[in-house]
Amino acid sequence: MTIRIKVSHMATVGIRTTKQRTAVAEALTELDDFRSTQEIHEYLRERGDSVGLATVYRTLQSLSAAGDVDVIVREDGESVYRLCSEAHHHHLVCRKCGFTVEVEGPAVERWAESISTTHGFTQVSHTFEIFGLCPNCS
Amino acid sequence: MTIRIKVSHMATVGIRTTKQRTAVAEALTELDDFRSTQEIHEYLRERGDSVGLATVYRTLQSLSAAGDVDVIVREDGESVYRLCSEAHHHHLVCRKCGFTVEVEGPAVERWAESISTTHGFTQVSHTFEIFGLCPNCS
DNA sequence: GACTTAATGATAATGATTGTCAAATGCAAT
DNA sequence: ATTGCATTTGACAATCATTATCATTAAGTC
Repeated sequence: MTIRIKVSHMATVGIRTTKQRTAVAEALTELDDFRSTQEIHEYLRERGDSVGLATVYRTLQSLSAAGDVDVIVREDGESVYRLCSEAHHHHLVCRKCGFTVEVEGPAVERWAESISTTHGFTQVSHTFEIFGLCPNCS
Repeated sequence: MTIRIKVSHMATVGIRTTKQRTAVAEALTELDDFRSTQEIHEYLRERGDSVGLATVYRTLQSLSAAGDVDVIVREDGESVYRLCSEAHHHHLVCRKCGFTVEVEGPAVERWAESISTTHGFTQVSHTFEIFGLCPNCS
């Protein structure tokens, strides 16, 4: 028997719904590809729902902590965010335009899991992303 | 028939051997785990072979471009370097102390390759790293 | 040794991210 | 609705890694 706790809902305790957070969430639904915090901030500004940069940072962080958005650390060290579907998965991301293909690899998950436990590691997380140039940008 | 070109040797054309580059290379052989540029710079300073920070950055970059060192972009966006063995592989890295286990996953490589070509991506590179706490740091 | 050119290093500049804190606001209870 | 209060916001400063600049130094070649 397994007990499951929805962490994203736990995190919601004491968390308020503000127009800024709503705006960030909306931006994420409207933007399809992975975007940086600054891009999302700029997008909101152009859209008329200007939100402070620090707030966008904070909101994206809490959303990712809650598991509601995916984060990828690009090769240059910058973090980019995207709304995620429920399942765990990885990405094929265009270095130039950000176009993203979602990919799944259950075998990779299992492999990462077994490797970690074999070596006695705890609190593990793994990253597996493929970067390249999409057909349009090639 | 396949033609192989050692890129690392091509890159060596017009490249000079300086005491700074030698020092960085030595530091890498002495340090076993993944280290940041700043850590390597500090290590050299304490060791007596002080090398300018900018030079350490440049040297690590060119070494990684030549494929002589491995780079991992940590979850916080900072790049860490380590001398690499010849084969392509991935890592299980301790978030706290940097202890690293080298792992190989030919299946993962092939999978990344096929996914990329299926979607028409070019100039692909992939990252697959596992972060966690090693037995000692747990 | 002289020359040419790449490399170095001190420092400034950049750029993303985080910290600060007074002012604004969501929300629950009245 | 209004009050009370803790959370959130936002403008700005601060931090931190990385990159650019550029005058000076030093490899490697003749």
